[in-house]
Amino acid sequence: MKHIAESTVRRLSDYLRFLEELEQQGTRTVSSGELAALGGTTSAQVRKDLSFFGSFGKRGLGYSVAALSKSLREILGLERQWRVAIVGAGKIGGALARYSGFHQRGFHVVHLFDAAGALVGTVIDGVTVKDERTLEATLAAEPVDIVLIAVPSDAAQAVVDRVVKTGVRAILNFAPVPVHVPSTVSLRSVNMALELEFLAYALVNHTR
Amino acid sequence: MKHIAESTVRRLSDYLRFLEELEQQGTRTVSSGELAALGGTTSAQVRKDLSFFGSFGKRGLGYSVAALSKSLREILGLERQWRVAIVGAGKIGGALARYSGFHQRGFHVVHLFDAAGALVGTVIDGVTVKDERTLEATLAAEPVDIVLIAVPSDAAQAVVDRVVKTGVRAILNFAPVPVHVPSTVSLRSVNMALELEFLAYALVNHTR
DNA sequence: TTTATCTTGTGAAATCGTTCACAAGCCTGC
DNA sequence: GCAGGCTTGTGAACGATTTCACAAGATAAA
Repeated sequence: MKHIAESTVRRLSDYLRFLEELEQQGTRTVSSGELAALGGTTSAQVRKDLSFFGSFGKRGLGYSVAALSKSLREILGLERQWRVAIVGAGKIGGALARYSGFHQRGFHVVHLFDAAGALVGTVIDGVTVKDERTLEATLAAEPVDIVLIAVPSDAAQAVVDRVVKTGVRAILNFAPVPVHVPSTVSLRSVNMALELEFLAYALVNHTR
Repeated sequence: MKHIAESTVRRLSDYLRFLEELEQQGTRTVSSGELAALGGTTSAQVRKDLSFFGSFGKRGLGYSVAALSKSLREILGLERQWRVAIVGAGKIGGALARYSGFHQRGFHVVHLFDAAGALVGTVIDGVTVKDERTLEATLAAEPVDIVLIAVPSDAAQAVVDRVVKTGVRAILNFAPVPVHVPSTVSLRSVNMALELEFLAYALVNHTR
């Protein structure tokens, strides 16, 4: 399959969320225009996004809410459960461990690591915090699919390197610093300070 | 000034971080190639990004670390302090309030709101949680520049609408649902579940 | 002063993503 | 079964962003 734009995949996630809402409301079919309105995009965009993966609609009718949900879940890999580890159980890591939104989508936190002795052994949301030094051994014994990095900036790259060495293929970085991974590893970064800076820029330049 | 791409502004934030690191290390000048290596981009990209705002380098030499830092801080609006309010003092909101990264960059949390009676009156990181019903009155008396939304999905749009009505011009949304604002308001969204879904997609499609 | 080397700044080209516009398909009502 | 009204799927046009490629400016050394 040819390469799909990141923006497309993001929008698919949005569409899925809308479809699930519609499903709950008992709506049976939906048009590209309706999905577009919910997501703040255009009907052409919706159709183009979906067209990369196949034909899901019926001309004149729209899309079956149930069928399209199912297809999107398959495409996005949400039909299986994903095992997640979090490194760093401080403010951010702790909040992530307790965040229920992950669990609802099939992402299960199975390991929590921290370097601070004080936290090791405490239980957060049912998971016991392990010593960060056991990272390699723990991941070897009980592997995970995705690792979340929630350590301080200056430790981030080193932790990422260790995680990559264990063979993990997907990393979500919350440290406010860009980290580098081999091209075989998928990396996403969430940088809240960066988002604030973008808003500051927008305010200063009253761009719209 | 013509429109600057969002991606450009994001990279400028990254460059600034690198420059500050270099400054601490005592480095005086840096080339576009060196900045590019740090940020995982190309030297042409760095030069093009900067060229939108002026000429900052010396041919043959590179950029003065100190001078470029200063220019970037001006461009990004980081020379002044920004007043921030957080709506929702639960897991996410609480973690955001305690997150020190904001403060370091000149973003100061001056109000914290929550709808749950149990939290109102408690103090988080020096800020007393106020009743969400006082949002309008509080923001009228002591305005802020930016509001962070950390309420549950189903309350997000309503809170955003109220915040917009008070005249706030920049909103950072952490609720895992797209919200809509008038075009006069700058909006950014951080959706952690979405990032995980993107990684799941990448794993399933072993795209690189 | 001249030469060799380095690096910027920037038009032009290439690539990537979005929007347009319309033929083709499906449904309903008559 | 046909007409009318919708809506999809998709090439083509467009617009935006990134990469290329090179002239021109700066430094240092001879």
